[in-house]
Amino acid sequence: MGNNDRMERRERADAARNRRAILRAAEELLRLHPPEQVSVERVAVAAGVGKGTVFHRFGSRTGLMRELMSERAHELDQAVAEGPPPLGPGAPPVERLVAFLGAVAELAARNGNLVAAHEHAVATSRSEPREANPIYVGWHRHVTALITEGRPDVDADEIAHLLLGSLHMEPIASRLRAGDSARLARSFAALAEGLLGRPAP
Amino acid sequence: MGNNDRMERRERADAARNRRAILRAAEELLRLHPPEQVSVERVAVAAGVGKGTVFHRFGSRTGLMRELMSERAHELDQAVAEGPPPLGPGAPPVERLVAFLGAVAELAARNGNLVAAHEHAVATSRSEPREANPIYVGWHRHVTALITEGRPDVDADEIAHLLLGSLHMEPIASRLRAGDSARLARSFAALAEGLLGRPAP
DNA sequence: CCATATCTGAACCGCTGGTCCAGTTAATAT
DNA sequence: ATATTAACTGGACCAGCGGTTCAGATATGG
Repeated sequence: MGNNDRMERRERADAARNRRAILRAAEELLRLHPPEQVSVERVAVAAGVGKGTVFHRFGSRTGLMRELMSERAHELDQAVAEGPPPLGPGAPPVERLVAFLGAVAELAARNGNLVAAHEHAVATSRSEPREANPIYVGWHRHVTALITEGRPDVDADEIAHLLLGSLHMEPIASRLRAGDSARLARSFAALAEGLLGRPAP
Repeated sequence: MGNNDRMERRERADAARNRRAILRAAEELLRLHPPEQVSVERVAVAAGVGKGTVFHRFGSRTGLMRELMSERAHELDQAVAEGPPPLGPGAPPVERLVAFLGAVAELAARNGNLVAAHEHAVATSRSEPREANPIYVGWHRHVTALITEGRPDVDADEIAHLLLGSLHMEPIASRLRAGDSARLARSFAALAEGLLGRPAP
């Protein structure tokens, strides 16, 4: 299954190989250097391709970083949609919210500079107007829904932005980079439980 | 009082005039354009001085933005330290926290792109290592103290970063720029009251 | 009115994200 | 096999950035 009727328009083999090489190179460089030192040029050199190829494939520096983030976020999205509680459906909203925020913190911690790099890419982009990051949009929608479910009287949309925004705060991000996601997770839990009410003891 | 014994080393008259012109020009440009379009060069042209002068006076783009922020934040700092409650000392921690966060939101709203511009300056700075913004440090210390006072059992330091981080979130910041600080203030209040407990009815 | 330390600003630097396009190459039809 | 063709490639190129430099202008103290 999954065979296209019109098998045309597939990605060419060399293009696919180069795309993987570029993503791997970017990954590696971000693991070793802060985002502002990882220029598109350096990624291209490390991947063994020309700079034009990177832009042809990903459109912009921002596009590259977004692709990298999507790769990492996919697993979490699936666990939320169809996995077991409390991350997946079935648990009360407070518990799902605490579990989800904890998972996001852990994901951010495991991926070091990536979140900061995407941020940096958006901040320095020269040509893109104001593109919303689809991963962030998905996370925000999920958090908003859980808050609304538990506390219909508050501004869930705004509070969801507020909570998720902590990933972009430098003091918190640097702790995440050092591998400590537990501290952020605990604070998420304190706020979520204060807002939605502690789950029945 | 306040007169220096050695009145030497005063700022030269033309230098002072130019400094004011630069700050005013930056202010004006930030009111009309997003931060990434307000380059140091453009500020210099608008102020009628050379680019070198701007750097001589403020050290870097980041230094310029920090100076601008300090100007605006000074008034709030004073109200917190010695003004009437609930902003100043005397009220219970919850009320002081809600009042302070509301004031910060309003300040951010009134100053449009400034917060984002400072953020942008730090993100794109080429020469500065990692300088902490003294205004932010002060705000963070205040929020941390208030949280600790009301809830000694939580990680006040982390939660303070989390709350203040919302100012850097693009979706929230754009609403602030449009003048709506009330929405953020209400969400701050919901979280603060959830955390510290609603003030006695 | 002079001496001089400070201030000024245009030219300059290295580097960035992004564009361009002539030439190469993989996939398909014959 | 070979021809056809559309997609891919990559290095030269660009405008713009933050930041540095330093010879000349200028305010100020004596």
